[in-house]
Amino acid sequence: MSKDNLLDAIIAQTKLTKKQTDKQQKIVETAIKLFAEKGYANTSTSEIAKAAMVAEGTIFRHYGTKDNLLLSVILPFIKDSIPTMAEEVFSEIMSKNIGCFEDFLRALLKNRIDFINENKEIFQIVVKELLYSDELRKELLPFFAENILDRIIKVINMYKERGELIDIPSNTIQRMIFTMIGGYFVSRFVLQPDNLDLDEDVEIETLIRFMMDGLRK
Amino acid sequence: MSKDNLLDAIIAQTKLTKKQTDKQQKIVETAIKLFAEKGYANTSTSEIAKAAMVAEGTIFRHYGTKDNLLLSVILPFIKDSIPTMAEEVFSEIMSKNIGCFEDFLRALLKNRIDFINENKEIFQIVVKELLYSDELRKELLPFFAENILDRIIKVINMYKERGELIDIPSNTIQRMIFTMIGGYFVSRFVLQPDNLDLDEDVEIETLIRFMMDGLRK
DNA sequence: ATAATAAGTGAGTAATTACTCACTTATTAT
DNA sequence: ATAATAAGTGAGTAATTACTCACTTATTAT
Repeated sequence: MSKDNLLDAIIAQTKLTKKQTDKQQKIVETAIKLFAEKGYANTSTSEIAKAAMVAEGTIFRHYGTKDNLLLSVILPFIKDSIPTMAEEVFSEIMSKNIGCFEDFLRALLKNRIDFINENKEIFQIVVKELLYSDELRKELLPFFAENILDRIIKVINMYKERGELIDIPSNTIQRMIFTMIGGYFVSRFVLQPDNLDLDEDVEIETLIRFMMDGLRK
Repeated sequence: MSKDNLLDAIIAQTKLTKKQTDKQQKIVETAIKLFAEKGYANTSTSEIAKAAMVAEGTIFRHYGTKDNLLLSVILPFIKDSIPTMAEEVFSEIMSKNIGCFEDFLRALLKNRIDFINENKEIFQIVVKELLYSDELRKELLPFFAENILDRIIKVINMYKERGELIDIPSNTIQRMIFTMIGGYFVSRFVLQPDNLDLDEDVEIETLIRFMMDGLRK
């Protein structure tokens, strides 16, 4: 698709050559804020322009279409951060101190929570639009799968060989973990983003305990 | 709020006195279909009117506003089905054959899957709009909590007394279960609704196994 | 210093939006 | 059968939408 090329171009321009104008930066910042708050479909370009203190034309000069602005917000986040984090998490966690599976889960969870905390709004946008637009779903889910799933499966296999994990298909284990962690993230960061009274460490330990040993006494 | 009264009125009119016109029925059917497919914000009233083969004015005659049409679709589903199902599930499952906690989970899951299968599109609408509109969130989540959570907690307490469940706070157990089941439902019915190759019974048993005993060997 | 290019502007545009209203047609109560 | 009420219509409306374009201002290369 030429779409992808365009987007890769955008990413290249946006991230690598960081020749972002002040106004461009302001536009993206504002778009992120408003998209996260009210959703893409409910945010007009004139609104963004006003809030970013920029002429509406400027938005279109740089991003061409509103769709493109959304993608310029989402894709650098995804295509940059996911492979990077994959590298980071797995090399750091796996090579240095190879603890038990619990430790792996703990490190993974902490790492991802920190990451989302730093990118809360974009995470909210991605989750919302992932449900809304199946185009986005069709582009992101496979990308996600390619970059992450294989690695997770390998880790799971390793721990299985060590005899730490239950003997069911690895991709089943991986699905359970994703459903649980994904559900937790959506609930925490999207459904109730202003819930202050939670002890993060306790939450993490509870999740890990549940994933490792379940509810049976 | 007067809003609530209006809505209760709508529900009363829509469900109890089922004096729904053919055209009204067609409007609601079409709205459900389109909202589920493209989301509320991306579906125009003129589109609905055209697809339902009805004058646009007819929609507004009956529902007043587009917002109201959405609520007329969602709320009867929620406010009717949730208390009903609560009754149904708990009385049926709990009184008749009081099996182990696994059996309870199994019955609950099966019951809810059947229910969502019968109301797939509305479920999709609710999930999407729950993320998009925090008004809806603020109205539905508490309602949900009131009707369901207490009951679940009671059941959990019962099984705890029987010594079947781990000794952590009941609402923690309940949150884990909800996150897992919710995550599963969203993944299955919203993210990949056309995934055909899945053996439902296997899936259910895997979920239960995971929730009961976790991943540890 | 000058020319070339890129960034920025804002009035303008066609299309679409949710919603109204005067009117017609169907249904119900008498 | 008739009057009263409800259902249905569709042209019309003000507001908003994403986007354009001729033009001005700033930045970069020479």
